[in-house]
Order: sequence, then structure tokens, then C-alpha cells
Amino acid sequence: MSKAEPAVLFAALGDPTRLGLLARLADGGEYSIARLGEGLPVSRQAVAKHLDILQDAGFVRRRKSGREVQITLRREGIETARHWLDQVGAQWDGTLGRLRDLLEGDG
Amino acid sequence: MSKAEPAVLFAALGDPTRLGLLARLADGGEYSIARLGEGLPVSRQAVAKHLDILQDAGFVRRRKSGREVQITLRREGIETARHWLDQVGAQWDGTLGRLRDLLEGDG
DNA sequence: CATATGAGCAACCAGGAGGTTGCCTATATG
DNA sequence: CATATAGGCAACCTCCTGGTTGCTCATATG
Repeated sequence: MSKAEPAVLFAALGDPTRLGLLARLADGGEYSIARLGEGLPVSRQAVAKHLDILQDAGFVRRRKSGREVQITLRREGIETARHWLDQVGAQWDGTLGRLRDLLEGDG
Repeated sequence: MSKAEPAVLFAALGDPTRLGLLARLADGGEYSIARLGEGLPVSRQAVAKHLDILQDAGFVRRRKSGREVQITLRREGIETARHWLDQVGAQWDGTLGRLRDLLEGDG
């Protein structure tokens, strides 16, 4: 699943543990679940659940390899979330927004 | 409160109702709470709570005006969230250090 | 083959999130 | 002044979320 509603996307980002996982994955490397969880104060199961959520949101990819599962970052997912923020931020951000402000009489 | 941990930021975005509110605010206009809630299938109280969360995350600003409260979008908040996504989405080119700072620095 | 290890599954639990309703205050307005 | 309207506060409820533990399966490794 790589297409998810925006709220689901952001909800997936709305947890410090998951942000930590993404940060660790941000170097583009492949990590097994156990290795991703190293140092974190939660069980492996918890990490696996977080990865489920990140995967459903399209932020990571699982690849089975032997008895391990290799996790990688999916930058397209990040891109999608960023795009949404652009939409909300841009309209008011650009000159059009400013113009509109002037026209609608705040100035 | 305009400085919030990244997870709090994204968590605030992780709800369809709140995204709807932000989308409505994206035109740069001022909206009273009641007006923001118009058409939504939730009570005014629920909207107010959502706005609390959005405000804590730094996405909106409240301005009291008479018996109403005018809500406006806070672009800087959006910007902050987008910045974070930029860090994670960026390829391995040295931005990673900054990402670590963001996550571990203020935790 | 025996055993250790990575990962999935399921049941379960506590706390927080989103929602409601009721009541109160303050500001407009007839 | 009386009344309608915009919001805030607080109690309360339900369900989801993040977490755990226990068990099983599959794959490496001695």
C-alpha cells in the first residue's frame, strides 16, 4: 500500500519512536527489525508494530531476506507528505496570497 | 507556544478534521471558531479542542475580537513541519547531522 | 541434528484522543 | 433590560494506540 489518506500519513509521523526509526533509516541503509530497535526503550514487537504503521503510510518498504526482514526508507512517501504541506503553506505563502490580503482589505 | 517537538507537530496533523480546518484556513483568511466548524459533522466544542491542538503545535493563531475569536493560519508552523520532512527525505549528503540534532537535541 | 535467533501472531492492558453534553461568562442587539 | 450568540470549562464516555508478554514458525549455525 503506497497510497494513504493524508491524515493517516501524518498520524504515522506523529510518534517520537517512529520519527526516530525514520531518522535512522534516513541514511538510505537497510536495517533488520532487530537492528532498528537497538537502543530503543521498547520491545521488538513494539518496533515491528511501528514499522507496520510506517509501511501502511508508505514511508518504509519491507524486503524479506533469509530469516531477516530488511527495512528501507521510501522517499516517495516523505515526498507525498511534504507535498500536502506545500499545498496548505503555499497558497498563503506566495504573492497570490499577499495580493489577496491586500485586496480583501487588511492593509 | 510556537516551539513544539516534531512528533507533536505531526500528531497535530494526523487527524482528518484538523487537516480540514487547516485547508479551510489556507486561504489566509480569518475565521471564527463557529464559522470554521460550519459543515463539519462535529460539535463546536470538538472544533475548539482541535484548534487547541493546532495552536499548541504552532499551526494556528488565535486573536480575540469582541465576543469572537479569530483564527488564522501560522505559516511558520507549516514551514517547520516541512523542514523536518526535508531533513528525512534528503539523500545522504550531510544533512543527517542536523536531523539528529532535531530529534535528540531537545529531547 | 540441536539450538539459537529473527520475526510474526494473538491476547491483553493502561492511558490518551476524540467526541459529547451541561453549564457558565461575555459581548451584541432588539 | 432581556435575550441571543460566541466561546470557555469541566465531567464524562468510548475506542484506538502504544505497549507488553507468551507462543509459534522459519532460518542460520554449531
